[in-house]
Amino acid sequence: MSSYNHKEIEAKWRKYWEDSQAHKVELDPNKPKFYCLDMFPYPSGSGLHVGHWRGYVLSDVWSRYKKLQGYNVLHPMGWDAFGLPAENDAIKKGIHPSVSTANNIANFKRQLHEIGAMYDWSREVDTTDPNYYKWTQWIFLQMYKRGLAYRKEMPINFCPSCQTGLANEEVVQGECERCGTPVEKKNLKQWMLRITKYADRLLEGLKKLDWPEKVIKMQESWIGRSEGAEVVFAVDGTEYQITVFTTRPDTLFGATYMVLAPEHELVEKITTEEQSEAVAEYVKQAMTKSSVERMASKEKTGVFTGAYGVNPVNGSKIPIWVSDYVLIDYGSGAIMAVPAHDERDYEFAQKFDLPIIPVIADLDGQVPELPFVMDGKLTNSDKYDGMTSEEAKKAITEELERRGQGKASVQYKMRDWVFSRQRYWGEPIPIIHCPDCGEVPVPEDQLPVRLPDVDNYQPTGTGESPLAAIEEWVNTTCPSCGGQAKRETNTMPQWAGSCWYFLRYADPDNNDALADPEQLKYWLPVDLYVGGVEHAVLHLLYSRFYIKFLYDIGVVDFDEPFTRLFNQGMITKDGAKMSKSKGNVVNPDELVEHYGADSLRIYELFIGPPEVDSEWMDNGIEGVYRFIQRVWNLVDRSLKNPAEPTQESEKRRHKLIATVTERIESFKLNTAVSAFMEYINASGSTLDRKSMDTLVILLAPMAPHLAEELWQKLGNESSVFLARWPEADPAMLVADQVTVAIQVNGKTRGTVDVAADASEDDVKAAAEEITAVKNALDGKQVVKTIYVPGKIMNLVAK
RNA sequence: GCCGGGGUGGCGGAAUAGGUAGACGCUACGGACUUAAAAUCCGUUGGGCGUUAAGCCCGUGCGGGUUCGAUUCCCGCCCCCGGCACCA
Repeated sequence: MSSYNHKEIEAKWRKYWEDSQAHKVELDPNKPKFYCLDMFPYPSGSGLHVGHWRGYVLSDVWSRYKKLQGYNVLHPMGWDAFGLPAENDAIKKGIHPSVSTANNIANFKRQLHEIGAMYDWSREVDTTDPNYYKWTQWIFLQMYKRGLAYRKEMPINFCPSCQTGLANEEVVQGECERCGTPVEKKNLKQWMLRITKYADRLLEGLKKLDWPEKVIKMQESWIGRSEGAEVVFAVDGTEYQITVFTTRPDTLFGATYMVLAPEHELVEKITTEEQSEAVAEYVKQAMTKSSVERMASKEKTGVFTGAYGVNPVNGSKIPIWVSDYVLIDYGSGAIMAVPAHDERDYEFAQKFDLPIIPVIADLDGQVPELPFVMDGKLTNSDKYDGMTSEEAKKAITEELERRGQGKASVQYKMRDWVFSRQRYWGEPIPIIHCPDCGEVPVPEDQLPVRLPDVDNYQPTGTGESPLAAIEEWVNTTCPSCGGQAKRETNTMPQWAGSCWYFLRYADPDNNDALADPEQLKYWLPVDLYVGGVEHAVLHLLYSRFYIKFLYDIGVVDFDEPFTRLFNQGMITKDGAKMSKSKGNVVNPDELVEHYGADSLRIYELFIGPPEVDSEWMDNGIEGVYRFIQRVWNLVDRSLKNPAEPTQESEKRRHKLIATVTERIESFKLNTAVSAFMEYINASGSTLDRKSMDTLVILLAPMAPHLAEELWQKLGNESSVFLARWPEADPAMLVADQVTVAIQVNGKTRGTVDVAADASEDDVKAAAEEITAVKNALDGKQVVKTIYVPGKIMNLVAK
């Protein structure tokens, strides 16, 4: 018997795939396409661990499965290679980021080859390649031309460790998403992208996506749409007006004071002389607090400005306060406070002894315990008394609108995207600053604006990038007037390159466009996108925004990039995420060496439900390795002495087809593996020819090397992936013999094996022969019999 | 605090239009083969009672409920994980 030698077999087929260019795909109008994409990795110095493998195996199983179903499958891979680690490494070791990036890519590529995935490497994409980032810059210019990219000076989140500004999406609980350092507010002139203009469409588009509910919820809450009204309050005795946003215009009669954010421009203007010292002091303190400190203390603080606002509906004068519980960058940075019906306002009013007037009662007209934050019926609200909240919101907003003192309004939590970084290793922003012409976009025929070499990568921390020090690069001529001008020295964030890379795979070498429209039309959008959940509101939101923009300018003909999304779970070791620093990294290289890639592939699937985190067990792969050997030995044995197919073996074969297909389709890949194991356990010592063929094809997506080898042993000359995925005959899936569980008063007492069409009486007769059933029925009368054909019979006895 | 997801043997996990709880694998134990070991193969493996066997009791985080029957549905709790967090 020839024994299973994974090293020889896997090397042989990997070479075959390469030599025959088996994984190279081309546009083929006669074939349906399937675009299966992995989130491309950042090529770090530490290489891949078994956790990375999980998603890559999953997507490859699907790619190969779809290929066997006759699809033209695009399954590419590339590198998200701009980013801070390479740059920080350069600072430490003086190695140019392009050099370390190239080294890391080579190592990653070697490791990815081990997986045996059907990547089409001819389509490899690298975000740091000038031929690629030329188009990243091009997209930026298109946005700039349409007013979606703009420069603004404002306080932004700044990471003192990374020495760069951050997008709101990159701040997690007041800390830098990347390094965990508490972020500071820093006033910087920043490039921004007007993603808020797309807020409604980004929200709307979520509805048609086949994505995990969790990710959709996260994006929805990130966008944070609220409907309400703007209400204009006059400041008593002045010409100033304060506009507030509220989702509860129905509570307007209960507004007993107002609050301005400390940064609000009117604070200084309306504060009375007596209060000016206290207000100035409070504002100063609030401004110096870091966002972490501001979040940490929930204790309400604030100061009275001395000014009063006039409630537009009843003319009542209410005090205007300053407090940092009102945020400058949401709504208008000012609120009307309704302490009776808002928890925060209630707390503030209690602390500063401000009046609390209930204006919403429950539906029985009772005023419940305050603060009562639900909808109800209006009270103490003049002519609106008795209306429901819903009716009153509408009516009051309409009245305000008639009188020019307000209007319906929608607000979003999402802010515009802070897009510039004060670092070296990123795409230069293609803008030139001219003393006469101002901001001038670099003409498209001069793209890419290449990243120059620098001697010193050290970030300046001043809001300028290391590029600012390279005079021969910074100093240039104005494309508009030809005079002396300077280049923009900020670079783009890492997300810029990953927002559109999946388009480039369709046509990676194009020099005239980011990709040929025909290619885009054929391959895009992505049918299945596999990656970790950590990008739920970063990459996945930004990409959707980019695609909607590219749709608007006619570059693509679809407006959602990823039709279906699958988030694979993490693989943990000793209960924790694998990381170099914890020393709990499981290296796939050694496992491949010892057990082979197919064993590791199947174990990655078998370890648990693919969407759930799973704990790595070193022994687990042993069982899978044994399984593969059993398959090998079974086929080997059967070839020498094939079995004759029987009714039973045919049923088993069809059931395997049905089960495996269904479990791949529903991503229950752990149970798809166990279906194979059960099949092998039930099959006896040899298989018939047809069963061997079926088994090998079904196994091919999971264990491609093994399947190719067995397929060849079965006498086939071409690759198993040119075979067709079998279909189960529904008629063969019906069992003719069934096991019926027998219960007495709901307790299972035994089982009977009967023909599938056995009558209830037959089953009952057989059931009453069981000793345990006799015992349980002893001295009792069967008063009712419940029979679910083929499943259970329950005898209810008294 | 709010919004998700989840608690099943020694372990990873199966099974939910309500119908034999623990598939499959790991571990452990016993056996076969071997001079021996490894590998392989066969058996046992939720807990308890029962010398064996037949059989009986308990058991899917906790407490109730609906039902002939609940891991699955409903109500009330506890714990763990993830997201958001003064967003008016």
